[in-house]
Amino acid sequence: MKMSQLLGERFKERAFDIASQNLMTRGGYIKQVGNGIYSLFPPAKRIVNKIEAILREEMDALGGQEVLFPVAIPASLWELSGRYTSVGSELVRFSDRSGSPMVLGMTHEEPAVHLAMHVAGTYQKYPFMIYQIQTKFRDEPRARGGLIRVREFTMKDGYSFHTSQEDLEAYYERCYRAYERIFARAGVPEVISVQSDSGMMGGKISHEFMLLADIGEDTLVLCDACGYRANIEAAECITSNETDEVLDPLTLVDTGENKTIEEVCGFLGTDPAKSCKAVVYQRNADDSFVVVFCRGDIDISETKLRNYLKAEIHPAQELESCGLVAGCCGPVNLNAKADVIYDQSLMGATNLVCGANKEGYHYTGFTPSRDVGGAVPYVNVGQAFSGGPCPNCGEPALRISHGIEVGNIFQLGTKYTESMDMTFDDALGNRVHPIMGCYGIGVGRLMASVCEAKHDDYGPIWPISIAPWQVHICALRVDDENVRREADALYIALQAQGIEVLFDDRAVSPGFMFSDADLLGVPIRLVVSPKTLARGAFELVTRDKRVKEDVAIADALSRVRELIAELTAEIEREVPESI
RNA sequence: CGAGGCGUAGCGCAGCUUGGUAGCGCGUUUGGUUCGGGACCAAAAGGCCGCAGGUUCAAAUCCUGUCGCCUCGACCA
Repeated sequence: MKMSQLLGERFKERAFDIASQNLMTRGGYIKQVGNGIYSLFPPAKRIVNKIEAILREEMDALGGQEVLFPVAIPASLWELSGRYTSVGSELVRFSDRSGSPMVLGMTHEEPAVHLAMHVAGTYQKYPFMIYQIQTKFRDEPRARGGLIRVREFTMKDGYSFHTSQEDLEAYYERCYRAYERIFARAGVPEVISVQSDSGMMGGKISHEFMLLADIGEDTLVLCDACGYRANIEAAECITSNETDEVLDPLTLVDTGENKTIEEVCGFLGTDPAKSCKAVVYQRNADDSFVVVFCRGDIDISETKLRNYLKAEIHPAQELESCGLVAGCCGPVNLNAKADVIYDQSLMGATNLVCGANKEGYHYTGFTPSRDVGGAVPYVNVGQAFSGGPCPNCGEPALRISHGIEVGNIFQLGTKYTESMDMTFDDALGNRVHPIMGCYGIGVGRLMASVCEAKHDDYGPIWPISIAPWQVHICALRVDDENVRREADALYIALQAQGIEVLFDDRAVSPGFMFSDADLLGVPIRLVVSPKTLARGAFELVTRDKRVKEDVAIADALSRVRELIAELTAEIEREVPESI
């Protein structure tokens, strides 16, 4: 490819805070078409192609069979699984010309089951995995960060079908390893897996693959003591309370204008951990209220609460209509039209401060086991916290971090095969539902994540395995006859070796040319100029600045091949064996 | 969905308060001089001032509506 022909412009102006969005916009990789909707310029499309090639190789190595599901899907298919109504407005619903309801595919469990259900009626076909690389549309409430979070995106999604849970688990392990291989091959071996909440995908065991990054939208808890890693949505919140010897009597105190836990505890000189706070939610479906009581220093995990209630919820907009007193909600003398939930963080706690359900008043000396009528049904809806105990090893060593979710794997179970009634005959002639797993990777998000992880102030530093080109020739002074001749010859010779070359043949100043080269992030750069030719050489530099040397013109081809092999081997060394 | 902000040349922006010839920088085109980290000179092209109404002799500017985009929050497979 010659730069003089390459479509796309590079800009100097810095436009965005997120590195990948900034560099990929400035570098002429992506162009926004609408909110969360992007077109890709050739450099980005080339990277995507290489990522997809890795995905295909790894999926095929798992015995996967590539298929293609539709983007526009009759709603009836989603009605079968029950998700037509259970999924919110992220699912785009529309009607075709005849008025039939349709959806845009946001994930493809339904078409996968639909495809397989009548061609896998015998156990002898199992296990099998089908996958596709295709467009998804999710009408996110808020797209952001360039390709990090978009509404339309390309995803590799695979679906495996098994005759037993054991078989699924064995295959899941192989997929897990394949995912580690994929991220390592894409140049980001630092991607880690974390235990995750299955959300509305259904199923039990699931992992998310995360690139740790401050801009990541997922919050993770990591244990430095035992290596436990989980999405905070899935991490159990461990708390313990020391029971005081002497139980104070429940005492009404005037707390004036103090409302928040900080204010009330500050006013009374109490540790927030010795208080009981109320968090109020409403169910989306009917606006009915749910009051959660928890220890004052603990946050509520909306995800856990949602899972417990099996209902979509949102923070309460107002409290009056259910009879709660804002700022003074408490479990004692509570007279409200709301469901009440006690978080585990209150178990065993004594002598707490809590709201008195009376404007301007709180209680001290609240002890749940004594003051709440009947046995308190504790549930675990608290959020793990920095420095808190690890759910795995118990060490108080939890660390909070952020990550970009670049992939996930789920053990789905029979949620979809049951609801859509997919069955097979087992060896005994029994008709049973196959057990499913599903496996996703966002292609564009992975590209942006690599950029996020591998860049400097001047542009991306693409790993050679996914770089848009392997070699970038910068011909300074193409008006110079010798430069022109040698650069042309080099371009042709490299291509003849099957090497992917970008040739900057433009008559622009050196600074301009190098800046563009930095933004394109090609791993190996060859500079051809009157100066290098006077030395009978080209200058060879790597984008990561580790190599900067002269190569004799005659040696250029072999040296470039050698360097490509070295850079490739470096990546391969990080790739674990498949299982 | 809640709060705030912005739509003016390909990109980045000024002008709007106080209505009166549409501007600046970058980029583009042409010619010339330059040439190892975003060069310089000269000339030129390029805009229904998001869209629709309204007020006015006159609207980029004031009013109403609408659409789009951005940021924060809510939400998230």
